[in-house]
Amino acid sequence: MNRPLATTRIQKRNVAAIGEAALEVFSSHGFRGATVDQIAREAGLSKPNLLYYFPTKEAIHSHLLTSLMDTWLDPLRDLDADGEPLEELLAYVRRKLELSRNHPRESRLFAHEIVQGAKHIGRLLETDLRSLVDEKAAVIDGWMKAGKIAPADPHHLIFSIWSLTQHYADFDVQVRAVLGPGHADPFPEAEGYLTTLFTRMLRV
Amino acid sequence: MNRPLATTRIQKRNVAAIGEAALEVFSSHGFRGATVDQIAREAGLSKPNLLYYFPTKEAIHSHLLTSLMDTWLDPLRDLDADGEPLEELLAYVRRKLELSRNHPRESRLFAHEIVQGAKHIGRLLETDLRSLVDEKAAVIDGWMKAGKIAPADPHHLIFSIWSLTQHYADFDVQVRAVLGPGHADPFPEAEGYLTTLFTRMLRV
DNA sequence: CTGGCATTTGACCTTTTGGTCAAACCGACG
DNA sequence: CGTCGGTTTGACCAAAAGGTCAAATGCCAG
Repeated sequence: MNRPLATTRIQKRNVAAIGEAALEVFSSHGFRGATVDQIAREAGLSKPNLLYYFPTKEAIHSHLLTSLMDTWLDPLRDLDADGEPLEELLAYVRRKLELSRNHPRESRLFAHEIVQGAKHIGRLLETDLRSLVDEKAAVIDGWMKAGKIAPADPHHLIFSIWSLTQHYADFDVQVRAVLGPGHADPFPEAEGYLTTLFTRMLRV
Repeated sequence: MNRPLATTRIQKRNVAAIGEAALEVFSSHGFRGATVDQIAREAGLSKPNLLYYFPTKEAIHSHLLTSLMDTWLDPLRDLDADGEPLEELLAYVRRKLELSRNHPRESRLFAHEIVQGAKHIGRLLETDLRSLVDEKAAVIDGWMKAGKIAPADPHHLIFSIWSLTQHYADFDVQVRAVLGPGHADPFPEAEGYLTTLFTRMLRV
């Protein structure tokens, strides 16, 4: 059932190399814009060799997306209902921003997928993602009703955290173009700014 | 110099149809993912006929991007240094959100372009966009220093407005997937949420 | 050291794609 | 009516793309 059944040492190595290469290529050109040749070259394999591990381009893509989904949702999963509300949310923002900084290609891969209509992971969004978000939104709502943080729509609060943090990965070139070449690394500034923003937004 | 020199009635009609079709196709598949055939079909023209108006696929794309740039920056241009600071900024947020709602394809076209590295409009970002943003950032900074609104990094404030408003266009499918099928139109909610957010962020 | 399975590849096939071109069509104007 | 510029198209081309396949190579266990 598992197409890329990575058991042997060689399989593990090559499947990993393909994943890495595919991430690079898909994230910078999108699904349609990526070519199998390009991925193969990037992975240091011949095209037929690559197709030996993954039957189709689609298969590589969905392998990437699904294996990434977890990493992507972990920061939200870690939101602790028993923690200090404001600090929990700020920590979530920081974790998400960290992800943008350290895994911008993953972020762009998702951006491509969503912008193009999420044809490959639409189901996952409506099931796994939605139930996770609903669960955490309920937690946040509880905090608000208890007066621990200022009231607001919890779903849109989560959207705003995604939006603001992913922006620094997905629109990196725009951010850097606007700030100019002499400008320092935007991420530390971003962390400061977002901390201020959400503190003022949520402090009671 | 102007490749699509629209003078005759027929030229105007066809160039407009091509622009409309190209917007549809480019915005949903990106540059590489879009095909000339698809655009031609969408515009109701044969492929050679389309190529009679625009010499290459590239030409269609850059025609679209440049003719859109102005529309896209207008809301920021309208930020009035002499207005009431908080109200000016909230109005800017509303205009930008309105654009996301009424012109989601344009938003996605830009998103694609930026995510893929802004290879076609990189220059514009570093010149026109940057100088406009610098100018308005200075205005906002003036407001902050005068104590009219709470202090924050003005560049990142602008980034956050872009990010939050465009999110509702670019990630529309994700927003709707998470909110669920029975949910109401997200835009009115978004407007309320963003108004709250920026009011709390900026109120002195 | 050899048999058998995993791995790799060169050659090839088909479809799609961006683009060309000569010929045909059309419609307004003299 | 005729013709002349603007417009449209069918046929075509070369390159690129996804994918196949039989044959070759590599690797490890017995």
